[in-house]
Amino acid sequence: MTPRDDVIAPFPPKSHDHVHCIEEALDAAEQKCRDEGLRLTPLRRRVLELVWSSHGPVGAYEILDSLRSERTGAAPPTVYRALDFLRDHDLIHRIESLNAFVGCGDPARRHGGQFLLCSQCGAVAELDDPDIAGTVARRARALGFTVDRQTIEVSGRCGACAGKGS
Amino acid sequence: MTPRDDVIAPFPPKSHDHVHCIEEALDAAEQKCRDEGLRLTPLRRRVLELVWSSHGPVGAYEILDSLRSERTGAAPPTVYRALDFLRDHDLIHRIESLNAFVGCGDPARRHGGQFLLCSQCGAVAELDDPDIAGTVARRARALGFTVDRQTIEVSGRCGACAGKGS
DNA sequence: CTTATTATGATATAACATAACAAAATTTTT
DNA sequence: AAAAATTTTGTTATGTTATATCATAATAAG
Repeated sequence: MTPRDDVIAPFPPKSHDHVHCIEEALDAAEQKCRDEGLRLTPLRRRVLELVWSSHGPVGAYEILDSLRSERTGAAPPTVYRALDFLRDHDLIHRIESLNAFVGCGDPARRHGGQFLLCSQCGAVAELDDPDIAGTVARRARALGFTVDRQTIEVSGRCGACAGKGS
Repeated sequence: MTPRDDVIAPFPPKSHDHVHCIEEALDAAEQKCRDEGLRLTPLRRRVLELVWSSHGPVGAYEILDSLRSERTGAAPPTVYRALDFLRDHDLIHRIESLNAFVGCGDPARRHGGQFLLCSQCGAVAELDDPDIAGTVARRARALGFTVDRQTIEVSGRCGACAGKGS
């Protein structure tokens, strides 16, 4: 099956070059910030890099712990402000059901997104499926509701983990 | 338009008999607990009643404040344990994007549910739309993902609030 | 009525997030 | 280039949400 373009970020193959993966994400972020005149400061860049340290959601305080080990004086606002910036510009997403953050697979594309969360390996796949978004929007509209934001998070097992049995 | 049965709880009409509404919810809960041999203790019943005090999501600590004014010694675990029980038996739902709880409109029916959250009046409508759930499930399955739980929360404006302009 | 189970009380602490103000760095204006 | 305005970061304190743990009480089962 050929990848559909509404899969923004698939589950990563079991062995992939994650260093390269991070580099790509940072490059895309720098590109975007250059294009839009945004300031991807060293701190913000580093926080983005830490969010991308895995393909799973990362908690703010995990990031804080990492930061503290490299610079003195990092505090919760240090992290949350950087996360706010990254979120405002669609470089990361917040996973509401986990109180955690995940890198956006395609910062150039404006999207809300749907997330598949593997409860076994912790990886996240990101979709931007017009069928899903459309069905939700249509149903809401039929009830007179005006949609601002859709939060769609599906938890379960990714293909690799489901295959492995329990 | 005649109500569809996948609307589990609509936005409440601007002036409805909320006392009656709470009574109905508590009756349904008692019915269910009787049927299934569950213990709806006075504490749990009271917490459910407090969750139903409005049609909007209620925070755990709001409930705690109310409890403290009526019984001495209420503490966070008092509330969270009751909420856990109510959740385990589908008497309430947790709204992940708000860290808050809302009464379930139909405890007899097993369902995950989708929620429309009005950011203006705070009311919640609950759906159990097979189109939405099906579209999500189908798409996830196509990616080899096994779905356990869908979290679908849509924020925006309900019909009444959208009508009122700003 | 004794034992086992379930529910609640009570204290402490963990995990997640923001408010408010000061200092530093950067950009803009002159 | 200097001054002013803006944005970013540092710093301290606090607010908000949730859980761990162990003791006691209430209820159900044998």
